[in-house]
Amino acid sequence: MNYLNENGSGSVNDLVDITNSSTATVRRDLTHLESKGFLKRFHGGATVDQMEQEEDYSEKSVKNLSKKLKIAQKAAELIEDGDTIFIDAGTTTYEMMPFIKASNITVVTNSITLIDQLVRNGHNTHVLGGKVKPSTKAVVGHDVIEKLKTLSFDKCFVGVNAIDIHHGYTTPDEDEAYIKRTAVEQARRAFVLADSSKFERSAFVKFAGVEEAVIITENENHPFLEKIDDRTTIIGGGVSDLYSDI
Amino acid sequence: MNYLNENGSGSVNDLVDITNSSTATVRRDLTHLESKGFLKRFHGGATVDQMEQEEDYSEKSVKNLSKKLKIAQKAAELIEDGDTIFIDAGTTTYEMMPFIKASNITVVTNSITLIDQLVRNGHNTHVLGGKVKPSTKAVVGHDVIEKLKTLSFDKCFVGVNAIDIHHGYTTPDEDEAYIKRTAVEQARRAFVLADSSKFERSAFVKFAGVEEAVIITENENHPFLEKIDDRTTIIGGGVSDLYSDI
DNA sequence: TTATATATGATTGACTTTGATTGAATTGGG
DNA sequence: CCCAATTCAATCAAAGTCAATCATATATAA
Repeated sequence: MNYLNENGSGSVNDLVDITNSSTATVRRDLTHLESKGFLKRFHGGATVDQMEQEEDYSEKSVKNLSKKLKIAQKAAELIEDGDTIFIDAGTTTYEMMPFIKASNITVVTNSITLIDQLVRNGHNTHVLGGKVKPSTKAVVGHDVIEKLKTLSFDKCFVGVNAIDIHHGYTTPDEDEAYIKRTAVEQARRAFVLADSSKFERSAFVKFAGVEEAVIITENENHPFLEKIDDRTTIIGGGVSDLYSDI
Repeated sequence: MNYLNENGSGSVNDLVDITNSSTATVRRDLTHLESKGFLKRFHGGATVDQMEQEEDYSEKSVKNLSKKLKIAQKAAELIEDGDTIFIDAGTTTYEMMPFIKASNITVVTNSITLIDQLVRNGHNTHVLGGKVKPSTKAVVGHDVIEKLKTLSFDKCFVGVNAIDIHHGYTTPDEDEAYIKRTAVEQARRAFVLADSSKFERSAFVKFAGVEEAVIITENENHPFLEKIDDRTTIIGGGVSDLYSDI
């Protein structure tokens, strides 16, 4: 990581020389570090994301243990080659970026922040038009909804503020709730990214009922999930296993 | 890509020499990069479709930067309190940002790059929706045009690649030309930002005739301006004086 | 100490990238 | 309008790179 941070990238052979270890070990470590989001592999070597290049390794280690990244990674793994997806504006959805492995995907978003990352990673990116909300740099407004209604997605990924059996998925901002609602409606399969602190709470505006989307969370054993688990709405630890049943 | 971004374009043979690889590999890579939207191929080489031709790297000194800044500053000073304006994607228009002093303005743009600055400076910002072009992070496509047609602006500011009496304002990219054309049509007053190196040249697609917009440039004594000066189309040194006559 | 888990490095066959060659397509000068 | 030169995409074999497997070595825990 020191070498990569200094040079931006390096070949497998470079790293073999530097670390006095075998190609097998280097490859294994690269695979592992990539899964944690520290670097991005390419055929023959690996790079670090230039934007985060400065960031301290240990600092990110701590960050990486966070629930948010786990959830983001699980979400990103659900994206398949050729998918057309909607990604909502939000901090958790933002963390999905480095984990998206699928190719040939089309991504629609209302988040200005996400676009940089999407474009840099070579994804076909579309932005919804409208007023830019200064606080979150999310695009909101009537036009967003109107445009969304003309689109359909294989999957959609939205953040959420609170989940409750009776109130469903809720969020405090009305504009953003409408967008989430419409996105969920237009997607064949909707995913809500939520860490367990969001469970059994509710916010101002409901955008969908609990059964209308799959919850992606970090702790599949949370008591709240038992109440709503009808075998199809939770993705916990083993992502692919559970998802294959859906 | 580094080479193309610095030089605007390059032949396959140039790229073979630079990368120490075969023509087959260069061609393959060009095909791939074009499919991702990072460049545009032509017979014998490729270009990055920049909004405005980047000048020679050696020449791109303080002097030329200040040209751009002078133009940007003049343009920014034309914006008045309460205006609703369109700002085109482009490097010169980007430089306007720090000079915008007016308050209570509404800015519409198709440039993802501009949004950050606009929002940070507290302007009411709207983005046009559509496909994001990777090379320039400009939003393009049919939706952009359709939406533009429903709006009207007090003023619009667009970049240009070349200006010529017969061909008017021209730019190499067709998609972006349509956007500029529509923006100019929808504005009560249109301004084209162009340093004098753009004069008496022409690019592929015309988006307006010389008389349809006011040229903002750094050198009001350039011979080309005499040919087209009908007392209303040039803003040179004393910005406010000339503009007050319009 | 033993047993249990984890990390390493060599080997393998599969996959990817590369560059030379070919014949087709494009270009510009006569 | 044709011809020669150049550029092109397609093909193929060689080189390079990959993940998976296995046996060995090292660390950790009881």
